[in-house]
Amino acid sequence: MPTQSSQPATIASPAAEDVTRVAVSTVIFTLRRTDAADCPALALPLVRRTRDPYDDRWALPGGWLDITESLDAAAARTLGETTGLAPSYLEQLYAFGAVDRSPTRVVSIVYWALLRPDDASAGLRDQDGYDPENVAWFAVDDLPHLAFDHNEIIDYALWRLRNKVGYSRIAHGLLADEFTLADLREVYESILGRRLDPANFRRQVEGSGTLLPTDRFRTGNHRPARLYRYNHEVALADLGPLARRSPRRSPS
Amino acid sequence: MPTQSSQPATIASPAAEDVTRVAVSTVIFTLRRTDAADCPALALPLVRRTRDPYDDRWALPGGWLDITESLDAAAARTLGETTGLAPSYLEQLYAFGAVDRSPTRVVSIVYWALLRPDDASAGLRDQDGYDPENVAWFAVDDLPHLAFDHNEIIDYALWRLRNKVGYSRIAHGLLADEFTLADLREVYESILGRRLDPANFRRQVEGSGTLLPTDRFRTGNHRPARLYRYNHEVALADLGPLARRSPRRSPS
DNA sequence: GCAAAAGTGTTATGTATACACCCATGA
DNA sequence: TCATGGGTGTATACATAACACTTTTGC
Repeated sequence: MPTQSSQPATIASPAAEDVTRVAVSTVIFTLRRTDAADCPALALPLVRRTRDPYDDRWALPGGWLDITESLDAAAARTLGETTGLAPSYLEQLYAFGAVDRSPTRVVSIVYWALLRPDDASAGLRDQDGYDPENVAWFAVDDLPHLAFDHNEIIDYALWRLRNKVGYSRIAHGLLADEFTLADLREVYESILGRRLDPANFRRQVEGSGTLLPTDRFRTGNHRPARLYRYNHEVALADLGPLARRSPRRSPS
Repeated sequence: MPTQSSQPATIASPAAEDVTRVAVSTVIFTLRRTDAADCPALALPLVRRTRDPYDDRWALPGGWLDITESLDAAAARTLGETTGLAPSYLEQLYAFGAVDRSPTRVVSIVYWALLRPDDASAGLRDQDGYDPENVAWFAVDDLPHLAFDHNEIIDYALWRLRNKVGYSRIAHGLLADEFTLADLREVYESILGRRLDPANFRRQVEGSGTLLPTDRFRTGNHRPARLYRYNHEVALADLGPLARRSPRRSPS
């Protein structure tokens, strides 16, 4: 299920019709402020297809698995090639392999990723080698009808994100290096879709030991708020025994 | 990473060396009573390989993905062909795709499964089409050095099982149709590796609404214990949006 | 001063845990 | 009758939630 918009067919992709090919796609979440809205909303980048099947339809960024690269590497590479983005968090989501999900037989290893807001704009501007015309951001609650089974894949990724934010610390993957507790709370509120008590939220997150207070404050309209950074001593998310094999670090 | 012990090469498996092939394997857990041990222990069936690579080494049951079947179907099929077993619970675990995990490039979609004790013995006896000589059960804490990266895969499956038993009701997948609360508690104790308070366990599980009391009792050495059955109205595990597409039922 | 967000304190409620205790059966 | 596991009751600790309250800034 390749979605390399307009770039030439670089990677060796067996064209045979009687073989199962392996593709890698990624659902990339970030938070975007919509104008005149109180709360930022989850958004993701999609790539417009420029060939059949599903020509001209929006799809998840992705591409074929190269025979010389691991699945993780393929996810990061295809993501960069199609959108120019480098996520702060990347984790395998699920392998989709229904027979009829594509005209030819394709098994897609799908990843899901988190992006810091500053990385989101940077990626789409600075990089080259991809086609910015055919990359666009969509709010997750206002998606078009996508190619393949990508709508269902995004539904599943959203479910995983909302689940994981409850027992893990991945919300930091959506924030810049320094942030206030209100910033962090806003991330949780956007993902979970409900308001959280500022007082209780503070105690919970302070007691977890995942935050390091700085000496800096963000000044604004009201009382200055202390800036925190993430404590990298504690893992962003417990991936189990897999994490020990390929430790993943945020690029900062 | 096929492990079809001695059966002929039935499935079309592209022999080309410059192509990525897709295999499906399954980690099947069940509980087995070891003699003179107070608590049953987790065990899983392995298949002895009868060809290179890793000839004569034990490996997870599995086989090549057929081009006409879904991943789920391939997991169930290869499982039956190699071991004659039909699990009560089957869920995708992870896709393993390191470049060097096999001499040729193989991406393995790994499933994990639970088996009722009565199914465990039945499977290995009654079915045919597989080679019982090359299938054996091993305790999870006493595994040999396996083929490929299968030791790491089992570690990860164990981690997932122990995690999931905490927030899901999958323990029923390891029990017969009717069971006492002590049976169920024993399952939890075996998986988690620690004793649980019988009184608190009873209240917790009774309050969850997942059990239906029957009129029958198991009589034994002491006071008879009420038999329960699982309430199929509530899902065995919340698989998210994926469950709605392919509902999985226990064979009973 | 006033509004609004930062930050602290207090209390109610629910859940997990520990453990005392009674019940019912086989031997 | 006694040992043992089945089953009930209850006190304690801990996490969560609700909310009153003080602090600090911009306007």
